[in-house]
Amino acid sequence: MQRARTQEAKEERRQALLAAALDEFFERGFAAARMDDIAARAQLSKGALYLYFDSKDALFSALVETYALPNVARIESFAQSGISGLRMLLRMAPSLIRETPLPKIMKILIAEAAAFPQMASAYRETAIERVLNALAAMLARAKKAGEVDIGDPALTARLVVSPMVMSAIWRVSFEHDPQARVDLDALFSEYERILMRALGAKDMALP
Amino acid sequence: MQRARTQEAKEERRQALLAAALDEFFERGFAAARMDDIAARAQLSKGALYLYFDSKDALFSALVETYALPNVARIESFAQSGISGLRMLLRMAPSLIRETPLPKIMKILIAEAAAFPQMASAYRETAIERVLNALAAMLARAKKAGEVDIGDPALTARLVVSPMVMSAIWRVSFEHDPQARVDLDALFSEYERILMRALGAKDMALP
DNA sequence: AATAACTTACTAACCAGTCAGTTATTAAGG
DNA sequence: CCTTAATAACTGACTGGTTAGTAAGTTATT
Repeated sequence: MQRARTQEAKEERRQALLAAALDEFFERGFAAARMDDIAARAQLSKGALYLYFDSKDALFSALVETYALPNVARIESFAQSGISGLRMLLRMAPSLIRETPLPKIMKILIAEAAAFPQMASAYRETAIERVLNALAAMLARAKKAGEVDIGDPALTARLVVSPMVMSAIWRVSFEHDPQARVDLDALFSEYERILMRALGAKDMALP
Repeated sequence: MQRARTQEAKEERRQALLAAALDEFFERGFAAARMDDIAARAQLSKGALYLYFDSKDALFSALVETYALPNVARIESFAQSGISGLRMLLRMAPSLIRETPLPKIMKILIAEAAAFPQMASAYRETAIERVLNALAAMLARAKKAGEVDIGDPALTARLVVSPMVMSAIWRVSFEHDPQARVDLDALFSEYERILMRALGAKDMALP
């Protein structure tokens, strides 16, 4: 097999191993996933895998760190731009759920939270709580400006993201079965209508 | 140790083993949970455990079947009694999440859905889909009666239960950390207000 | 004394992590 | 160019520890 001599080639191998680990951990769970299988999925031997990651635990931590943050920052940025940003986020939701690794990461996190509590806490603080806070701040601003009529912004933020969380989990838990398929576009367009009324939002167009 | 001679005593042992399995599977995941530990938690030896369940897989199936249905039937019954039943359900939600094994079962199911797809499908059909259908039927009736103003009842039902799903998952994933604690009573009373407006519900009192 | 619930020690299989050896790649010398 | 030596990426067989499942033996109960 061709070898990774340059720094970039090595980084590529690392990414391939992380992608392989994502799928294996997702499908089998941390305990049942085999280092041999992860390496094979990335076209390497187990020995080579250990050149890139010190242990199964280290691979797992790297995985969560690598995949969590980019998508979180993306979601956070939507919350910067007020209620219309929230509507944009709702329109992104179906593709976020269908096309990013976020649902798989969420599943892995939920599955392993009890076994790796410190990791769950870290992820909550650096990813989830950031999204919730950004959303809560946005809602608080909109409330002050009289654009929405809500109670506690922090609680409302939780309610607002719930359908995204549930849909992501639904997808990875049940959608291997075609019978369980949900029309995410229809769901989130329904949600947009319902949520705007729920927030008592003064109609701010957006097609 | 005292022995289970009668049929009832054996049933008690079985329940104790299932309760032990619930906690072990929840904490460690299916693959990492040890039959020795499950037996020990129920004050039995591993050998005795195998008198009650043929294999680790069989124990797992029995667990999901045993704990899924009773709570599901309870939730389903709320949906029988129209919008006021929905409000009752929202008021039950905090205790359902705090005091029943439902959140743990949900976590286990999500964690093992990829490894046991046929079990995930079965649970979806016999439990989750039943709740969603009952809720959708209730919403459809209310819509016809002009009590609510909504689009597709089936999609709306999904949106309605989302905060319960998210809260249950949040609890089992993050609430070992006191910092992550959420005031479920406040959350769901906020939700009740917001949801009634979201559904365009004609105010039907209920204190 | 008979029964069957239960225990414990065992085995067969599995897998994370290691390490001695192999080979692709590069570079220098002819 | 071609050969050869040096390097380091990579392989795969091995080991030590772990655990599902078993079965022969033990003991509470009637």
